[in-house]
Amino acid sequence: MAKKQLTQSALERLPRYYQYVRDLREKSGSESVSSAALASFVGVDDTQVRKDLALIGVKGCPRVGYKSALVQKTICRVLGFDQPYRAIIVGIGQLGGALANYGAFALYGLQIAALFDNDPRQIGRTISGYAVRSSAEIAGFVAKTGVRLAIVTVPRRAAQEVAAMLVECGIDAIWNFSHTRLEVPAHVAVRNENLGVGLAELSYHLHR
Amino acid sequence: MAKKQLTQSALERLPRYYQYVRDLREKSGSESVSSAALASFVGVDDTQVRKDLALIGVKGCPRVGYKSALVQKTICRVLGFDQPYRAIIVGIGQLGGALANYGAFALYGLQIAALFDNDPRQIGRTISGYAVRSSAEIAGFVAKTGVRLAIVTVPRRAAQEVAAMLVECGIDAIWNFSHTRLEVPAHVAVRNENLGVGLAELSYHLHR
DNA sequence: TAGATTGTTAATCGATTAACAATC
DNA sequence: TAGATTGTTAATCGATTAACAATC
Repeated sequence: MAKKQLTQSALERLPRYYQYVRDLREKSGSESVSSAALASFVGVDDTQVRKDLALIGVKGCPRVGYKSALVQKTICRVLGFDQPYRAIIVGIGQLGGALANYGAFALYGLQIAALFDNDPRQIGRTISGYAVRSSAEIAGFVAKTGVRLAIVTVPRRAAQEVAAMLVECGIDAIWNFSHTRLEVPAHVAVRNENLGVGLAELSYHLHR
Repeated sequence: MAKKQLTQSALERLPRYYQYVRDLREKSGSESVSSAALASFVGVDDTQVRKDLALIGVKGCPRVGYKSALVQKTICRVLGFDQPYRAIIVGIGQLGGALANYGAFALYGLQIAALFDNDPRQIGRTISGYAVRSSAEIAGFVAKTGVRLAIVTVPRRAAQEVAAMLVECGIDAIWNFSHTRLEVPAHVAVRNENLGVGLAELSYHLHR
């Protein structure tokens, strides 16, 4: 689909460009954007921006800049934000509940398909319009709907077991918010969202 | 305090080593850990681990490995997790509420000091033992308690204004969960927690 | 001792930045 | 045209990896 494999670092910059261009168009309706403006927002060199945009096939106009609508649309397409995809959330504690309610996911093409928990006190609750279902139903739900992404917000000690079960069910992408690293087969994409990393940076700054 | 300035990438690896060693000691009580074991967990080269540990002054024993208690304690100290620090949370929506309840922060030395919101319907609510206060009280609270870190979970359009006010109050570290980049003076540390970056990676994988 | 692991220097790799020509 | 901005090659920089000696 994409012309070239994007590097990890490019993959981290693109959503930031996307955010900037989206905001820019909403606020000022500006039709073009320069690599220098994008660079200063994201905090990289302007050459970097031009390389990234060239990589995804966006051409600019010397003297003018890049068409902002084209930049937005192309990033959207390359990252797959224009082809809505669904996710289940497994583990409806504080964090899982917050994510179920989180409106901003729509900006990135993500829809929540269902919520699961194995605590009987949670099952049957309704959050943001979704009934919480028993984890025992996950396999059937995934088989029926073809959902491929799971957001894992279970406690640390349950995470590995849950991940193994999800992979068994056919899930091939996991967004992991539990505080542990997951072992999964190579074909499954895992993104670990470790809040400790963010805290390390801030704590180090505060105590220096 | 620290012997050398840590690079950004080292600062991202250290909390992962910390997590592994903490888990290891809890589960197996193992007294030593090899650079190879740490490397395979975090997904880096073992030479990298030895360099990182040398950088923070941890010495190992050839043939044996590193003392796990020492590794844990030293990382803890270098990152400042052993000197508890407090944060206020500004913006008590879904996400702010979830963070207020989030138990895992204690593992990283973080304590929540107070919650603030400017919605009259939120003010006075009690979450996780904390009463939600009016944002108008932030300046006084910061001056009185000396809190330096603020967790910002307000909507995007309010974020820049809130950040400016916090800096004015003396806050010098911001953990930003709003979907926008903040402009702050150079002495203020900002960590942007952009969920879009995580979604970009997963979405790209799913649509490839 | 023998062998496993650390510690450190050198080599490699990739990402970032600089320079400058091409272009509208 | 003149001038601003893109596009691209070359140079630099830093991080990662390889190699191997030191050590208990």
